[in-house]
This record gives sequence, structure tokens and C-alpha cells, in this order.
Amino acid sequence: MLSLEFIRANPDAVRRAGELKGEPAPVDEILDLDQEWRARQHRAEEIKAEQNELSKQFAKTRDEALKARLRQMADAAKSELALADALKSELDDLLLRVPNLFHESVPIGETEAENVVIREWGEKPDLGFVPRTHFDLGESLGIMDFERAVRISGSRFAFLVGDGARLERGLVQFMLDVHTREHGYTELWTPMLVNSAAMVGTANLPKFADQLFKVEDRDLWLIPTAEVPVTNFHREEILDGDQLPLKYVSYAPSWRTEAGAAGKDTRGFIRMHQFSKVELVKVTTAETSLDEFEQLTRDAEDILQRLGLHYQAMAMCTGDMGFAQYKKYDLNAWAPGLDRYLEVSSCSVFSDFQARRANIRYRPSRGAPPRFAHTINGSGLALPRTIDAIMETYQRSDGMIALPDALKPYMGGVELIGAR
RNA sequence: GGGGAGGUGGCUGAGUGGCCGAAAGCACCCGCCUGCUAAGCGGGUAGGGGGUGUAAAGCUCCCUCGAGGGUUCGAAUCCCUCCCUUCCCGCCA
Repeated sequence: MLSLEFIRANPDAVRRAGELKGEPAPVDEILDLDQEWRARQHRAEEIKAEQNELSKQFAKTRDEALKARLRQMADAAKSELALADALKSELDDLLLRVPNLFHESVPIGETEAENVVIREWGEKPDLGFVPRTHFDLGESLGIMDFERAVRISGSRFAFLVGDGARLERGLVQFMLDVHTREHGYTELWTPMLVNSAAMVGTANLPKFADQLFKVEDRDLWLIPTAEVPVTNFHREEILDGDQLPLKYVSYAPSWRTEAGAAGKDTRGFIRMHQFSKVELVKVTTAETSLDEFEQLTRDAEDILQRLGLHYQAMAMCTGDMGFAQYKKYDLNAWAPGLDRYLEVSSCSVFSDFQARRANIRYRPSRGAPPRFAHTINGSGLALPRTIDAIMETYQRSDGMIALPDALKPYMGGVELIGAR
């Protein structure tokens, strides 16, 4: 969230950011409530201060008249504080619904049409035959099974079978190895159910509850991404400035309701209720967060390059980047069978927006007052669509699928999927 | 699941109704002292919020001793609920 002080001082900037993001900010309500709350708070504190003072007197004098008066003051202070607290929690609720600002380098725009390609790597492969889709290939090779998944769990679920499952496992291993050994990230294995406070920390709540699976009768939610537990790893901590940046990588299944995506990407292994993802997270400082964000994006791109997949890096425009992000890049890998790009990674820097919610701070130097950290995350990468891009890019005219060299050590001797 | 013990500052740990936002020790910071180092001496060091201030500083008030409620003029301290840690028993991967 944004700080109340900032909103007080820059209401127009907050309003403008909200409009350009298509996420209107309740600035006027906040400013009104803020005034009201502060007035109440002040009055309550005045009563309380006097009460505290007189109470000390009473301890000496034991004056019964004073005691009666103090009893009244205690009641008055209590009800005044209750009013102030009610206003404050109303105010806090509103603050959680104010979208983040965006960096000046973010393109202004309303829809994905105004996103900007900032980098491109490789090119669309010329296979020399009409490429098939991954789901066509996957079903005929017997490595993907959607029909059975529907019977057991419904649409947007899948089984991977044999070499398909192996491919998924190998990819996870490969990505984790690259990020931990070569990019300097520390691996985390996390809880996959988290409480509401954690979801608020990463800004999945309160606004996006309809995107999340909730455990019945408990304050637990299935994580939509490892970002949630990993970013919250240091919640309510004050870190040492010289520990930063902290770099984490985590593999986790991710669950999303995909509400609002009815009818979209219903065929294939693209938009699932459950999918695997390797996630990169950094906790850093205001001074370094934009550079660290660029580097994190490069770390994700490195995986695509090693896999030999053609992709584009896109800078998201204001209207397409989301509520909490300060700046965001998507990585879109080319899928020849589908004849389109698939989003395999989304990398974002949040400024101190999440850190403020999750109360993650650091001390720039010994004795200095704490400051909110900056958080960054990105997929490195999301599995299903990476698998799709691999299958469609490395397919052969005979329907078998070759493997990128980088992946071969992770496939237990399998070099060609479909060979018997 | 049943029963016991416990949750206090960066850490250890004292504190059972006002003198306590909190002894002492450790750690850390500043200064002094000493050929150097170590030791020693003196001082400092929790977080959040309100008011004042152009702002920083400063001044001042309020809140916070796991969380929330209650008793009381007054709660770290007493009572209730919840969460967590730990030990014993039970159950189970």
C-alpha cells in the first residue's frame, strides 16, 4: 500500500496513477476519513493524557471525589478511542484498495495492445511442416491426459504421464539448479496454504479473493504462486541493510480459480487451476530495486535461452500491469503449434508497496531508523507453457519430440519423447 | 486429542497492581584511558501513531511486554477467549 502521508501530500498523483491503471483509488474518501480520524484520535489522546496525570495524583491523595471523576474520564476515553479506532480500521481498509504508483518508464496505455516489446531473442523456427499443438502431440504420445483429469477434478486440470511427468520434473530441477548454482538464489520450500495476512501482504487480498481457492472453515488459502509465502518469509522483520539484496527461488504448485477467464484457453495445457512454477523473489532497497528487477528478468530469460526457445520481453503498459506492480515485464515464448506467444513469466517490481503491507523493513546502517524494503518477483519460469513451447518447438515431422540439450541431463537418458 | 509449563527489547533474562517501555548481562555505537590488542571507565541503543514545526531536528502526548476482550482511578503483573512454543501421554504418516 501507499503511505497515508504520501496520499495526503500527493492526492493528485495517486488519483492519476489509479486512473491510468484502470484501478480507481478512493482518494477523497481517504482524505476525509483521515481528517476525521486524526481529530478523534487527538481528542481521545488528550483525555487519556489528563486521565493518566490525575491517576498519578490519585495514587497519592486517595481522594474519593477524584476517583469518581476518573471513572467518568476512563469511560469517556474508552468510547472516544473506540470511535477513533473504528475510523482507523475503515481507513486501513480503504488504504489496502489504493493501487500502487508506477515508474515513469512504464508506457501509458489501456490494453495489452499498448505493451511494448523491449527485447526479442531467437526467431520463430521454420519446422518445414505444419506444426501440431502441444495438446495434440501430448495426447497422441500419451504424455498428457486431459480427459481423465476432467473426470477426477474438472476442467483446467491435467495429468502428465510417463515422459510428460518426467519432463515436468526435469524442468523444475533444471531451473532450480540454474538459479541456485549460477544466479545466486537461495532455494525455499514453502507452506502451500497461507493465512489471510500473508495474502494481504502480497496484495492478493482483499481485492482478488475471487482468484483464490479457500480452505473451508479455516483461515487458509491455497497459494496462487510461491511469491506469497516467499515474499512473506521476512514479514514483520527488520533486516540488516548489508544483508540485502536477499534472493530466493522456490518451486511450488500454484492454484488459481481463473475467475473471469471463462472460455479462454480452455484447450490445452495453458491456463490451469493447478500448475507448477519456479518463482524468483528479491528483497532489496529503494536504491537498487530497479536494477535488481532488470537482473531478475534476465535470470528468467536465461532459462528460455538455455532451452533454445524464441521469446519476446514486453514492458507492460499502465492499464495492463496490475494493481500492485510498480513496473512489469512479461516474457512470452513462441509456441509454433498454437501460432502465438505464451506468457511464461511475469516479472514485477513493487517498490515498497508489498513491504509496507507485510511490514518488511531494513536498517540502512547501524542505528539508523528502519525503512520499508522493496520487493521484486518473477516466474523463472511457469511450467505448463514452457512445456508447451518446448513440445511445439522441438517436435518432429514424425510426431516425436526432441529435447533441448540443456534438459538432457535431467531426463534420465530420454533424448526423444515418443521413441519406443 | 488429553494434561503440565511458558510467550517480556537484537539476544539471554528479571519483574505478581502505581516508583516499569521495563533491572541485569551480552551484543552494538560514541567518547575517555592505555606502546598496539585485550581489559577498564563514562554515556547511548525498541517499534508505531497523534499534535507542533515549511521541512529536518527538536519539543510534547498516546499506544505497544504473543493477539483480542474484561476487572480497576491505574495492568507486563489479576480474569476470560484465541494463537503459538515446549514437555508428558495418546493417535498417526
